[in-house]
Amino acid sequence: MATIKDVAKLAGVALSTASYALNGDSKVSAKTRTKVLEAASQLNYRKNGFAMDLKRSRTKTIALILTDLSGPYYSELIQSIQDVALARGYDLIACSSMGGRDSTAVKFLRENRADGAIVLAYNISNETLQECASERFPIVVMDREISSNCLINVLVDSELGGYTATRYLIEKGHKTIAYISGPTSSYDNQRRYEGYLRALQEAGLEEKTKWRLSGNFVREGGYRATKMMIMQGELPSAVFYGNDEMAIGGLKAFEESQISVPNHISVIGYDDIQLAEYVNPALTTIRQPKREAGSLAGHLLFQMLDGDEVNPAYKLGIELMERKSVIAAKN
Amino acid sequence: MATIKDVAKLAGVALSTASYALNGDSKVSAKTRTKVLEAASQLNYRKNGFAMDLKRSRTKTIALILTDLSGPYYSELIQSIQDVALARGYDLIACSSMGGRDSTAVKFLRENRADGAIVLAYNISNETLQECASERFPIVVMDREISSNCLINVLVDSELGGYTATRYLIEKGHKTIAYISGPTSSYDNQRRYEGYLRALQEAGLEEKTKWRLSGNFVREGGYRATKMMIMQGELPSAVFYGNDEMAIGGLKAFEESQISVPNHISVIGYDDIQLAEYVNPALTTIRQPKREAGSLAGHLLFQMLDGDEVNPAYKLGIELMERKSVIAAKN
DNA sequence: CTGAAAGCGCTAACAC
DNA sequence: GTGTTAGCGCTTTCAG
Repeated sequence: MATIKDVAKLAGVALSTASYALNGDSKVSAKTRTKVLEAASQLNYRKNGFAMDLKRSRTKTIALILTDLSGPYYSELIQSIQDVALARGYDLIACSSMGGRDSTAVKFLRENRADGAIVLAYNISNETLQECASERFPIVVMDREISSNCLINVLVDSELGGYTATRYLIEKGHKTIAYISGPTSSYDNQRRYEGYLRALQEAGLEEKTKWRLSGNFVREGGYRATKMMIMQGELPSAVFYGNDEMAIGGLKAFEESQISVPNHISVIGYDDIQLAEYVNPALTTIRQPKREAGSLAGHLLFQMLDGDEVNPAYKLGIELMERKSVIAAKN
Repeated sequence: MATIKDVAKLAGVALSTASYALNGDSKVSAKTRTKVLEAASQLNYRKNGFAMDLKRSRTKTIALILTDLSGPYYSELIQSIQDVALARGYDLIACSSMGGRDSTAVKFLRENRADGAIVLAYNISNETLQECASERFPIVVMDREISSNCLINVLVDSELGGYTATRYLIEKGHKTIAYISGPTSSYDNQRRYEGYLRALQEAGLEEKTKWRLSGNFVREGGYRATKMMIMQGELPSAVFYGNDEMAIGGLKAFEESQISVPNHISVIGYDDIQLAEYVNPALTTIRQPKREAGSLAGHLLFQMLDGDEVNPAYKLGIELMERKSVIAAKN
């Protein structure tokens, strides 16, 4: 591998001159510059980015840490973060937290490979996060409530979302409402469930444990949970799925059992993913302001990077998307 | 920022001892190790990953370069690449090629920030790719036909796909078939179009330029192109959209104009994205083997990294997904 | 403008 | 086991 030293030698100039020429510094003559550039291309020289970062000791990169690189649901959010980063001349790189202890994510968090991070990965522990956040490495966390020095939260009010969804069902006259849950380790799931409980309680309704099933936030899980509910015999009049994916799985299960949504049973989801308005019936759901959340997270990270004071936590609202999967209960 | 030097000093040991202790080398005594670890945590020491990479001169990382980090359509593909990387103990990091000349992607390509790359980003030029590929940095390209030393292709046979889609329409009796095109700079779009042309020609049908519109591979573009086609007055009996996104936009346009798909006009898409089976009518489309392609790309990259000989190009087949958006032409 | 030289933080011989 | 030391490849003073 050719180094800048080789380039300098071949071009017959000093090391520093080569460096200047390669970086387009104005103080090197055009002639010298060409000579250097030529030497470089002749040697197939490639700059070593790490050496540069090491020297400059800042990376102009922010890391976006996701549970799973392939999760398609955060597209708007990523987009908006990316816009902010780009506008500030920073790179955004995404890494997965799969692989636990020695995942790429943890490497980025622990080893100063970026100037800051935005985290949306429930499998990264609070401790790791708190340990890694510092003035030199601010972190914005979007999937839990936790704060610490240089560690702030941007989240969507999931409790309110859960409450709103359930409340809506209740207002439509539903009295028996199931909750299909995500992983209990998920902060969002937990809060949605709390909101559900609050709405129930407020209306003097009781939660029936047989109507709290777990679907792990995935479509297949929603499908299976729903199947199970159907097999139990008695059906609630409405079901609140912890996210749209599970709701879509549920819709399929109902269809297979010839239970019509919304005529026999009402269904509400959570997230408002793209698919939601296309499924049949179009899914009534709670919309999260993903764009706003992403944008806010990006801006806040840069503010911290600039050394500005920022509030430790931000909470965004939600919106009910009324579509076709819920109708008034027939009492 | 505390360095390993500070840690060593505080622990009262030599630099190297600290390094060994921190890296869990067996030749350091348990007592010394604890001492070092304590010092480290006391100083809130964070290893500098770049310095390490610089020293070790390999990153155990492969870069996945995408046009747009937020594109939701490659989820299966990313997943399968990630599986392969993880199994080999490598990190996978995704970076966007947005931002052109000095995008993160180009930095990764040019600056040895990873051991190899998988590229799926039509806005990265062939030259850049050819220039960057080398024994020390193999590249697998998935969205164009280009080969070079240590640069191989994995692609899906788009020409065949375009042909198959069009041929299917023709067999259903359609004689006037529009093509809604993606960006002309896209290799895939180009090949799909060629396949379309070949099928037409084979059947002795002619392409009408007024029925070749551009939708830029995005939903909104498909919508607009379709609107335009409708305004032109005369409608073809079927339309082949260069991808599903555009087809979905088209479906919306037809619906707004009360043109029923498939009764008035047949529609076929390309990609078989998740949404495809949920839209109304369910979209007939060409399915790409994304999982297989991703997995293959990953394996090939590692083979190159291992110094094995590999073929310069691989082409995968496609599959027609018959759903509800195409019916036989009423002649 | 150019060149010599001092590190950035870390690892890994090598000697003790 | 532990300590000394020589760089990895680059940028950037500082003197010419």
